[in-house]
Amino acid sequence: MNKPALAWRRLPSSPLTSGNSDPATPDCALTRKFDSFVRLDATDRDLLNALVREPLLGTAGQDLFQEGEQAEHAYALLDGWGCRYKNLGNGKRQIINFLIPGDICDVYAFVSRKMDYSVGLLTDANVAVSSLSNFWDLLWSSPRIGQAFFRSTIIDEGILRERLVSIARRNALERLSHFVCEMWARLQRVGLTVGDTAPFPFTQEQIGDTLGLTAVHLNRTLQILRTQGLISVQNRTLRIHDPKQLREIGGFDSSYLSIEEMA
Amino acid sequence: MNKPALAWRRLPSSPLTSGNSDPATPDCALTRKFDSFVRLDATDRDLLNALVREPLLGTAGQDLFQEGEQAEHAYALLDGWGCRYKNLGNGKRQIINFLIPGDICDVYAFVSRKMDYSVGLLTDANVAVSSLSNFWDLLWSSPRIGQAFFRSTIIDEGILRERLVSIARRNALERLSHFVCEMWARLQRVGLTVGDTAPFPFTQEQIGDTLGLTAVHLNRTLQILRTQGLISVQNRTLRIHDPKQLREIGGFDSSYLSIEEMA
DNA sequence: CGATAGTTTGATATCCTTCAAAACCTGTGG
DNA sequence: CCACAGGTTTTGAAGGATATCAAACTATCG
Repeated sequence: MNKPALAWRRLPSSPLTSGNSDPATPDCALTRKFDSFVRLDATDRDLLNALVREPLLGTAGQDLFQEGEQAEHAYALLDGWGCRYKNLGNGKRQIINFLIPGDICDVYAFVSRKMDYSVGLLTDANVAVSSLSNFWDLLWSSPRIGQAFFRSTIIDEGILRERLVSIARRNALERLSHFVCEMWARLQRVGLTVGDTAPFPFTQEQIGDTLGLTAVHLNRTLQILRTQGLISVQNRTLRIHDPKQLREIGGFDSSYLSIEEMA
Repeated sequence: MNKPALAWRRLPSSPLTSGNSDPATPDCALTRKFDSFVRLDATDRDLLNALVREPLLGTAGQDLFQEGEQAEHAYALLDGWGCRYKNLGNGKRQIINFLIPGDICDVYAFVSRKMDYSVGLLTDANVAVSSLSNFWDLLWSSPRIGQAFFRSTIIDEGILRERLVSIARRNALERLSHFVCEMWARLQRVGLTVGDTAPFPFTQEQIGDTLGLTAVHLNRTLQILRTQGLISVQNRTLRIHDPKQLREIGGFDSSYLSIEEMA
């Protein structure tokens, strides 16, 4: 999570947009996510998809920015995975949240400019980059886009609260179950689930770092879910065999992720 | 934290504003807090202070609203203390964050309307209440007020992140130390610290519920800080004897609370 | 095919919880 | 002013969940 610096190559052409079936209008993950919050019209989609035109290719292990830096750009993941994280003095690390395709990396930047966390890439990734002011303009270019953005930040905060509850009050098995349910729901929103499978590129250490558990203990806990026949993980792909029981164990209630339609 | 319903009495006159020395312009806690983010002018202050005119008096143990409810009002604490919290199925409770004078209770409401947490009062409290739309208008009535509001929500999110790190990665002693430092810094911002003392109306169980610890274990941990001569608590008042060592133990770095001036 | 990162297993230590009871406050009514 | 009730703090003893340390095993990729 700390390669030397941001040495990005510009993609020459046709960025990979993943998980979308319609070849005529290949919405990027950000567009898909926003659209799931607020029905967008064609103009909105074009405005958002324009972000994709010149994505930068980041590589696994690279940081988009680090704690303490001044924010200068807005980043959104188009494909690929990342995480917000903090390093503690004693060498420990806490992952605040994973970032999946469609996620915006640094809302915080819009006000503070000085980041209190880092964002790193877990995989190679296409990243939409734009100046803060351009992104700001985009948000105000349409009321629907602005609303969708606002909702996505609100949901991020809800995810944070729910994670806090998980870590503070649930044991390892409950935590992990809840986490799997949450990732599933988030991936579904951007159309990345296929049947009962979903991409799952995390190492066990990374999952441990988000759930406040040791990699060792996470491993043992994962084995329980596997031997109980609830999930399986192969080839960086998650398969959920018994979603109902998984939700039950984790005490998962998806309402914090999917905001009701506004009155 | 679950009294029957909101049965509020309207205060007939002159609400208590606490902690302010200037009798000519008695800024409410919200005004003081916003002013600490963005220097306000006289008009801004008047607009904010106008919220105080008809505060409602809530009583300790009362909920302002509960998880699952539709938000209809914006609430701000003028004096008195509260907390955001969630109840888990198994009877456990997690306090997301304490609310101190000047804090706004439900930013979330502005977008979602359906709350994913409850807000309860720890003490009797004067609460500014306003319709969502009026509050929204207030926020846009001056760029400084809007900016200050935005900053306060950003800081709230930073507090949440930092609490997550605390609970996930710090042991009881570190957690508690960090918590004390944080409360101190927040109270200082609204002018509620006096010398090396600050109000501290929490029960040990409530502190445990925010730090993910048992009341019993919190008690023992508190004793360590006391016998080491770092802090003392008497009469719902906290006294800090050795702030430096406290910060050291808790790994406390205040930068997440005090956003840099914008460029 | 060897190097490196990730996963799995085992044994032991520690921090925190749980349960239970006593001591201590604080406010209230007689 | 005292006695009493309810909530809060304190103490003790024992159990459990997770961490820590260390090593073997397994994938993956140049």
